[in-house]
Amino acid sequence: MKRKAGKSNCAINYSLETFGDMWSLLIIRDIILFGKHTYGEFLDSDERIATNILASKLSCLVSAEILHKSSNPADKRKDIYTITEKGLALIPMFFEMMEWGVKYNDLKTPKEAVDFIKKFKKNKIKVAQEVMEKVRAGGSVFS
Amino acid sequence: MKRKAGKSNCAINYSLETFGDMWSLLIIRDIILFGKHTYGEFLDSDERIATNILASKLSCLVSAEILHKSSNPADKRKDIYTITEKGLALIPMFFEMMEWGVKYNDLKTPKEAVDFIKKFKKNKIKVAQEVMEKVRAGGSVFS
DNA sequence: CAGTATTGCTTGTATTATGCAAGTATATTA
DNA sequence: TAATATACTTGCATAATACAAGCAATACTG
Repeated sequence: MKRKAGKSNCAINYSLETFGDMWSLLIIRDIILFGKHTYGEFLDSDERIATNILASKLSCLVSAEILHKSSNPADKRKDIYTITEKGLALIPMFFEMMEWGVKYNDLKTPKEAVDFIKKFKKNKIKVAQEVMEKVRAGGSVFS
Repeated sequence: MKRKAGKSNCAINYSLETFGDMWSLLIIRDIILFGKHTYGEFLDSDERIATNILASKLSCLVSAEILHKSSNPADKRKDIYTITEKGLALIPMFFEMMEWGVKYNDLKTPKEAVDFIKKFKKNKIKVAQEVMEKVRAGGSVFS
């Protein structure tokens, strides 16, 4: 899709222009659910993103200030990608998307994800805030 | 993006493979927010979707059972697209996406959308259910 | 009821994005 | 210091999207 931003002033359109493609959201998933934060970890997902696409998407997400890139003193090859507050603000939407996916993809979805969504549904605001805290502190949903 | 489904069993991946592209969600927006339901109405949005892409996306959404297509006795040219229960179940996610977009696109977003999201934030479950009812009954958020 | 306009597409072609394989630069380890 | 690991980039094939034009069916108009 032609990504020249500014097709309209619609809030949905803005969201879609910012993160509305498959790979961006899968990268965000890897951070929120699995606590990944290096290029190599993102590359190693079930969906098998191509190396050039990953580099391109990471760069876009950093430009959009959804991710932040910082160097890693312990290993200068492995730069660290962390999620910003703007990125963390996606969590409620992200879990709603997950809830929908679980509902209509029920049989195939891993049990841990189904269980997490059950918990989410009981108190969405609380669970979302807890996860935000956890991710801010360097953790993730499944870790 | 190569749309051959089944890259993984992840619920997020399933969601993205089903509706995770710009145009699908803008069509869903047009139905939920503006009560559009014909090809010509979808074509007439600010974002200017191409005719072939619109036809293709409508067909995908019908296949995915998010939309339902029915003929219109009053004008046999204008078939009617309505949203299914599976599509209506996207509403909570949709409003969360809108909330995020409003937050970070604040100045540009139309006032009516900003106001609606304010209302949504006060009681998300209630507003989502009310809108579902309204859309089921043939209405929309801004109508 | 014949001609014209409207509507919902399809088709053809150009452009852009994605996918894949290979290569490269820098940092770390043995 | 040689080998390995990591994070990319590059080149090329394929797929998706964009744009313009055309077409068939239906509806409206004189």
